[in-house]
Amino acid sequence: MSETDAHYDVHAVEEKWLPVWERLDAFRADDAAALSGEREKRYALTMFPYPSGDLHMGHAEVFAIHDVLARYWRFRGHDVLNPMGWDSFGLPAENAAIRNDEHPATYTYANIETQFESMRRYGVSFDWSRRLHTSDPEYYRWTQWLFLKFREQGLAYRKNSPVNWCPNDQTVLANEQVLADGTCERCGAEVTKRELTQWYFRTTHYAQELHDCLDDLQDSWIGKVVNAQRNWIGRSEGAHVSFAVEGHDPITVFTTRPDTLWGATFMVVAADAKLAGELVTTEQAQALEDYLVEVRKASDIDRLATDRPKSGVFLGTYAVNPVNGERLPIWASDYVLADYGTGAIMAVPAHDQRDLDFARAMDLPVRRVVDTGDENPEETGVATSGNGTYVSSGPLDGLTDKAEGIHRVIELLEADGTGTGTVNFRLRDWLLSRQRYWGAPIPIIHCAACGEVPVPGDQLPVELPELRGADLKPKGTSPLGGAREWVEVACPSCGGPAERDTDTMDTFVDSSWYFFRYLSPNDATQAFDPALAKAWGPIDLYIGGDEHAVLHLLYARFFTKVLRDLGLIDWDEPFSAYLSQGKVINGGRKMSKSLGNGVNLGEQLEKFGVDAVRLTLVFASPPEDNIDWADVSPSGASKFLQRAWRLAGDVASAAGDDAAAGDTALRKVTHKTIHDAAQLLESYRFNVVVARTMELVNATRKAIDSGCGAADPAVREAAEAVAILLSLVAPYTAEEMWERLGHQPSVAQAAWPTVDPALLVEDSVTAVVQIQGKVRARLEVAPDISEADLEALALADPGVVKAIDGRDVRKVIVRAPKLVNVVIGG
RNA sequence: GCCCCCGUAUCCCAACCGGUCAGAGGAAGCCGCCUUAAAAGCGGCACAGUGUGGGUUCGAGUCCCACCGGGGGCACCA
Repeated sequence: MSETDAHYDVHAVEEKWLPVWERLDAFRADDAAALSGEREKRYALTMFPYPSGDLHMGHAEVFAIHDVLARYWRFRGHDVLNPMGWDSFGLPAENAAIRNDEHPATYTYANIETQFESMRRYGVSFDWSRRLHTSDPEYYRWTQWLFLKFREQGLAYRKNSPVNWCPNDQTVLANEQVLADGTCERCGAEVTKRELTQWYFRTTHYAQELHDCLDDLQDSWIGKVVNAQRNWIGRSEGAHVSFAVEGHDPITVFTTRPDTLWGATFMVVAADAKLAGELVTTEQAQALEDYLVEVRKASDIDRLATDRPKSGVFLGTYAVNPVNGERLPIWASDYVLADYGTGAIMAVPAHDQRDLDFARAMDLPVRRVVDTGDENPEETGVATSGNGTYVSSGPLDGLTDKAEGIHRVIELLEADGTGTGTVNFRLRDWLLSRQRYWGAPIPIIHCAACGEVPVPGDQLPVELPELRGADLKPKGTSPLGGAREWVEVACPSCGGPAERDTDTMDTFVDSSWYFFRYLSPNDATQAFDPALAKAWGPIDLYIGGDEHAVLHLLYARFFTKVLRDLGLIDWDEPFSAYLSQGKVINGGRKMSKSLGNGVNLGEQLEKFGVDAVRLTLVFASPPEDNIDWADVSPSGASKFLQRAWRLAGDVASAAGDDAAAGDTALRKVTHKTIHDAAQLLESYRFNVVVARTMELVNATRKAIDSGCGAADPAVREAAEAVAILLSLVAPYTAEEMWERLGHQPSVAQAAWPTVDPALLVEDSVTAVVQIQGKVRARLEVAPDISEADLEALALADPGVVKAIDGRDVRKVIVRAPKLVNVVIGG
């Protein structure tokens, strides 16, 4: 090998192949084939980026992983839809526009171009003819159209309610956008509450289905995401029980333990619920008022502490226990939440820790009705909630099974009309309006005479007015309100003076349906073509980050169900499989400016080239694991790529030579590798595919240097297989190899090699003979040896005979052709 | 507190339905060959008994239980 032959120039190779791929247009999805069903379709999707600056390591990882499968599917002859676009509405652009006295579009579209160039160079096999941006009027026209469709169905509505308010971003937030520690998902500021009239999507209408369908996704979605959604939806089974109240309408409570009804000794309503004010007696009104002042002073952070002492106030009113007619005092407390269940509970202190804490603080009675064998809660202060024998519980007495107890009580309550079995959800409706500029305007006109009037379809899109710089400054209400000539319109219904809704939609609305728009991104007549949705949907694999486990993924599932019920699609779930990619970290820590441990993608690409970076990211670990950049070796990846490339140069047989005449040992490695790679790819074990490709490179190198030699056609076969496998991860190197091997571009258009089953069969396998589980002998046997033959052979082996040493053979376990285990008597 | 996931060589990771006294691949390390030398390349060496303790089984990294450690979700949700 000559000196000049030892390396190739990665950047020159990148320059060389990009125009070739574009000319070949090899990654365009074929709608006609999908519609006719002549080829099996595959829809590959990766979460589209927000255009903030250039791409970073995280993008590089997810695109690399994603592209492996998209390319593999194409090799297998599938019709592959692999689109990309930008989630281009959102606050960073708006904030930048305020700082620089610009229009958000300037920043947004400049970044999109930067990211597009980077993606292009990164060599991902996207179908760029379907590129979209959610901030284009042609896109958000249909976001608005969908909003109106939802509203027609009663799934979008406005209500006044306490809402989450981000004081930094100066806008409301959905529950999903407030983190567990009470901070804003986007900016980290501490979220406060405000009472406002806002638009909502009725996600709760689909709570049951969103929950139930998770069972079907259990195996094909990564487990933690399913778990997170299940917890977020928070389904709990129980009963609504109605309690008569002296001098008032009855109140209904939700309980998961109706079987402990006989142990109820008081009632509690949420102090801040309207109900508390209605139930309080005039004598107690002042006490409640004082308590409410107290409660409102407590910050959200205080509320999050679960161990703070219970507080509350007696309302002076009594309810009646429907099962035994007992009088129960009604209290108000902040440990009961106004917006969960009915905002009121029956308190069973013996069997609920919170109720017990309250009872002890307020000196209320505790009555045990389930004897679990534990100490009496009244004395220990520890409530019991397990199975036990019911006592003092009328018809339940003597029963020992909780499920049965619950079931019986519900029957009883239903029989006399005081309660019903029911299911309650933690999930709330999705608050979708935002008081910021750079989003899709809500297409509603408010008219004094007609109320809320939808903007007529032929007037969509409602385009954003031209605002820039200081006009966009957040002031607690939408900046759109400042554009008076935009706001003031004639009512579409009566023609009188009216005003546009000035809020914009949460950008999660835009991203809840973008994968439908990819189907017909240029369709000016509809959001998407239902025929294409039927042909292409659902998405075969979706890849994205864990941070969207209950945000985007839940919203997209909700949208899908609504679109199905609108008759636009015929499938229930958008993402048949979901894989979350880990993060790229550095030195055990998240990359950040303050730590100074950031790794710049552009610099890595400059230094090692696209292929080496992609290979490093795919090879580092299973896709869902984090990658610590300090643990991986892009230079090692470069070396491997050069090694593989040299293989192609060393091949000395001619293209088209019959591999069947080649070295069988190497051919077996090649065919086994291809066979295994397919299985590994199907189960997303991409790092192992790379390892197996490395193995094949090693085997081929050995064959050239000290085996069958470079002229053996088996070497060509192996090198071609390497090129094809490598093209999944390192497309540039693979093209170079393919060309060196004397083929026309592009390797992306090559066929997946056909595996010869005969080459997968071993001539002989090693069978081990164990005595008491310890290996005592190895036998070379035919792979199709029968169990009886193998047993006979094993027992005849001199070593085995010696090891048995005349002891009783109690049992012989035979797993032909690999193993015999002899169990001998003591 | 409830729910989910994960603990394999110095490090990143393999190990199909439980089955060859755990090893495919890589990184770092050490030693050779090549070289005037270095890099690159080639070849080789070494390194754990699978977090801990029980159990099931002829046989456990793999299944079950408990505990420890790490990560994540939910959480005064009735």
